[in-house]
Amino acid sequence: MARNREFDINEALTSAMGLFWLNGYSNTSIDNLLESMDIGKGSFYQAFDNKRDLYLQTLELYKNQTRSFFEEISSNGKGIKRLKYYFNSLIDEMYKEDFVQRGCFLCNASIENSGKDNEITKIVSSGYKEVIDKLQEIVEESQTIGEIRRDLKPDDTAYWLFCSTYGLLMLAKSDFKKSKIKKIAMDTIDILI
Amino acid sequence: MARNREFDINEALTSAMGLFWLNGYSNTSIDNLLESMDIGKGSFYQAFDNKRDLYLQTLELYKNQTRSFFEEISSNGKGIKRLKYYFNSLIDEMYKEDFVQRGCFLCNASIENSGKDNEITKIVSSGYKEVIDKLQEIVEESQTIGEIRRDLKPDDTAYWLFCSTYGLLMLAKSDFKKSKIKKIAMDTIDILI
DNA sequence: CTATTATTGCACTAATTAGTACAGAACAAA
DNA sequence: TTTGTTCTGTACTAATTAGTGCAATAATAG
Repeated sequence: MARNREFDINEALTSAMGLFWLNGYSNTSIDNLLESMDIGKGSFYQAFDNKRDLYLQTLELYKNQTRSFFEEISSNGKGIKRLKYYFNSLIDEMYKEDFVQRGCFLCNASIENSGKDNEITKIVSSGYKEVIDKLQEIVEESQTIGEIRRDLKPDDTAYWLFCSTYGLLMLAKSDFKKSKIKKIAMDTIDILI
Repeated sequence: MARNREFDINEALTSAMGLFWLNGYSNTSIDNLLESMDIGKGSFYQAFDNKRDLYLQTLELYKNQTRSFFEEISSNGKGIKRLKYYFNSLIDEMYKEDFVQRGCFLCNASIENSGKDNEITKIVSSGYKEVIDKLQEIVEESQTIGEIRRDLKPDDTAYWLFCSTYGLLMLAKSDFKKSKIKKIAMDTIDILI
């Protein structure tokens, strides 16, 4: 029939996500995006409705990556070991070269949005909920094999672990040393034993 | 000598802080500020160097308000009671009409800035440190009167409480019920006893 | 009341913003 | 090769951005 798209849309989405993640929505201009995605304006508006549409798609991409992360976790030990792996690899990720001070894309989106765009609010809170559910699974499993105190309610504990995680992310964004962050994370886990 | 300034600079700063806090730096235009501060452009640039200068001043104002908040806390019970008062009033504040979904101004600034402006990074992390120090004081005091386990190290515990606080703030920004947030906060404190 | 001087509001600029229009190139199927 | 369609780059628009320049205004000190 006709000509095919010259660029890989997934690659383009990934680099767009990188920019939005680092700089936020408002501080990422279409021109910035075009340069990083390495495409022209025509191609851009051919492939995406508008800037906001692209943003929503990158948020979904991030959620998919988070799901993959939890799948990876599932194949790395059980119980407390899994929980430690969760915190450790999350913190390692955060202090990687390119990812320094990016924090969590969902948090960033939530804060920049501050409740104005209902669709974004929904995407973010459902993303949070997925993480909390995964944490709850880990807590329940840990209790089954006797590694976490039975008197702790799994759902409350999951929420509480979630809060700790995102507090750590917050600190990591602000100059605090990786070793300190890891120490706090391990203290957090110890409390559950 | 000559004419005096017609508007109250502290009032103007306060309303500017409100805007920056709610919408962030980039999403607050000079025009938005002028309207909310109820002054003209001339007066604005007479009183402040530029937009960024005003922003830095509002961040300092926020830090001062946080200091006042901790002073208020000091006169409300001791030990665990004080800690509970801290979490409760923080959460109450967050769910107040105008403050819904604003979160913590320092967090917001940190995330929007994402390490690009060194002065902002410094202002934020020193603000965090002040809060952590205050929390450490409360922990130490609680241990002295035997309300918090002696085996917990005060500084680690303070960092850990800080993380919990900011994780809660994160959740509160994203649709989660006040009662749920309060429950998690109280669980957090119970763990220390 | 006058002279002085800072404050104020408005018109302006230059840069950047998101998004559109469209011509011409490129490709797939016949 | 021809036809039909889609892709791509460029030139454009209208709106908004931060910040400046300046004339008119208003208040204070003497």
